[in-house]
Amino acid sequence: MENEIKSLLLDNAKALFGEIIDEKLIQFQKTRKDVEGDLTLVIFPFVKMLKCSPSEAGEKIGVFLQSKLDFIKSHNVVSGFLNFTISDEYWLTQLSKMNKDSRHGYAPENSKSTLMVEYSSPNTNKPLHLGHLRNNFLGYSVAEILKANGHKVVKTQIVNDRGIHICKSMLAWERFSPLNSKGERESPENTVLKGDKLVGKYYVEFDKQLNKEANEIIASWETGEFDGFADYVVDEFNRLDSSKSAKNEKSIDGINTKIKDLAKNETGLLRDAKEMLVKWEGRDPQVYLLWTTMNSWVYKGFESTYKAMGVDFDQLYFESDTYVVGKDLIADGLKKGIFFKKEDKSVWIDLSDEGLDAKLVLRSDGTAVYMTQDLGTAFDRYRDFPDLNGIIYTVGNEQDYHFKILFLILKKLGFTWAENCYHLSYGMVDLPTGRMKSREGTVVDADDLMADVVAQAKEMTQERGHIEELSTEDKNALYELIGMGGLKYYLMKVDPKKSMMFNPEDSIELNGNTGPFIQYTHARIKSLLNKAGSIEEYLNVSLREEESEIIKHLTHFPALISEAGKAHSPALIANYTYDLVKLYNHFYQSVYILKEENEDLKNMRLILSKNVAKVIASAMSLLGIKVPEKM
RNA sequence: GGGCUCGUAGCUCAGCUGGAUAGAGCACCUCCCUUCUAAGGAGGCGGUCUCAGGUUCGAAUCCUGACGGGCUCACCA
Repeated sequence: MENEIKSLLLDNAKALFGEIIDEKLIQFQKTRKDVEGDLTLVIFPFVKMLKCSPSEAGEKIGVFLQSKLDFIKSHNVVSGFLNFTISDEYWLTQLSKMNKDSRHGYAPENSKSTLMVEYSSPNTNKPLHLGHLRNNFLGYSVAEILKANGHKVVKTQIVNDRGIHICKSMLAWERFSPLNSKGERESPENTVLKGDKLVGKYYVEFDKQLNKEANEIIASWETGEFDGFADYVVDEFNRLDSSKSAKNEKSIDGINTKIKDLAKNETGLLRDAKEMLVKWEGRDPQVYLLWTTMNSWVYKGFESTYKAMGVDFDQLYFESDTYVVGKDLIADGLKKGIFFKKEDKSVWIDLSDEGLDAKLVLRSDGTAVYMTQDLGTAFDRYRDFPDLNGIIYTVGNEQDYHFKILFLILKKLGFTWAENCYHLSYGMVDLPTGRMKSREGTVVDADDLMADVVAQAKEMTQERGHIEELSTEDKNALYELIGMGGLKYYLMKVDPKKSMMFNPEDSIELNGNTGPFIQYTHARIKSLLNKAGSIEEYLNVSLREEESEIIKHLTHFPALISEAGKAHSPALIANYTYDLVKLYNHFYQSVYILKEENEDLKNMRLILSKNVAKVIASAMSLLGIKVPEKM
């Protein structure tokens, strides 16, 4: 519709305006609610070349277009805006087209390039929390949206399974786990803890013990006891300690932190952890066995969490594999002069011509840093999928700088595909009490939250009592569908780029702009359609405004999917669906559908309802949200 | 301190490639179930779009500055 008007104006620009016009001058917008019409053209851009008032210009263009296009029933001009009213026939044709198209809104499958979407990418020491939920839901949804746009999509993640932090939890478990009557240490089999929770517990335990030991060291230093410590450590302590005098409270805190770090470095515990890392890199059999055992616990625990989330992956990557690839890349780039080596043998890249500092890519002891493995991972992925046309990294915005540099280095290494890498940078999820902090115990656990939300859905659904006839199994499935739908919608209706507030108190809300509200409308339509049985053809109907508004909105669905894909934004899908549901509910309460006596009208309204349900289901599936037949 | 980013109703958020009188939900107040699912609908209350300049026919939207919040600038990940 817009396109037809646009090309007509472009083709006849000479006759209408006396000159060729730029396509950008043709601006459409939604017609205001209080003005008659379905589509509005902004007239201001044409006023100058027509040398007349906006209303005269609008009238001239309006008359011209209406004479050429039969879908324009009438037009009016209000203060510089040309409003068209579109004929019922046009809308009815649109409705019947989409009714025949089971994939309304979707581009043909695999009609576009292959993309990879990375999301989740957990640290194996930390059970998944609320922040990961936003990440997983977003990543999964963006992947689905890109598929709907015709892309072939590979869902992936990079598992953060190596490094000193992993050794910390291994060491803590070996050293601090109590033994049971059979002489076994704690495991998922002999405790009630999920594997990821168990490992996470020992990661925390390591930190606790480390602090304890560091405090003991500081206490001895403070009494002047320095036996067994290197001279530079003692000097550093004395320097820091004496600099405390004559300072304000804040800088004293900073100095104390430095002293703490100094002492931590001197603990036997940390030394042993580092030793373990060296052994791990040397593939020491005993350490390797411990590593694979504890990792398998974590994966099993994560698996059940992913299942509850309803997300999946096509291909996994492990840092324990890709850091080696990264090291090779760096050795190679070093030869080519892209990187440089300092005296201490650490390897860097100079980014000063980009206005940035130099960045470390390999430690002086030759071990890998975060950047090293990310370079390797990207390279690995393009090697595995030669037709890959881009990677979308779903990672929080605290890593904006990291990704800027990662893409820059890949470019400098000569990988042309680096230009197609995109950081889907999303904002933090804050609690009413502020940011989640593990040390303060304010982290909202993913498993707990999901269980909670499903339990609340159960309670609230039972209160309504709409579904007594369902089997227990179906009821449970419904509670999960509603609870998870509410949670997912809550986390995805906000623009991904923005940080958002999560209030656990009303994490599952049923009214207003929520998942269950949308699900409810779907269920209501389904119930209507079931009662109606088969739907007959209809003829000669005229539309109410409520009806043409809905068809107009449904017609926009294909463009919406395209926009959401370009913007990598599930929020656009969520808001669109909410608007659709509001339009439908308004319609539902203003007319009879099943009880309508005019058969043609009744059938048209049923077809309309059916297509609303279809689009709701499609849109929600793009968000990873299921919709019920009954609720 | 440098860089990035955000600031819209009491709260949570839309709107931002410049366009008409800035929109929703929650909360609060009225109404509507002998209508097909009231997890619904209709209405009311609520705004100096942080502030100050600028660009122009027109600015919540673009530019500059100030103020306030967040992130980041590790041989951490």
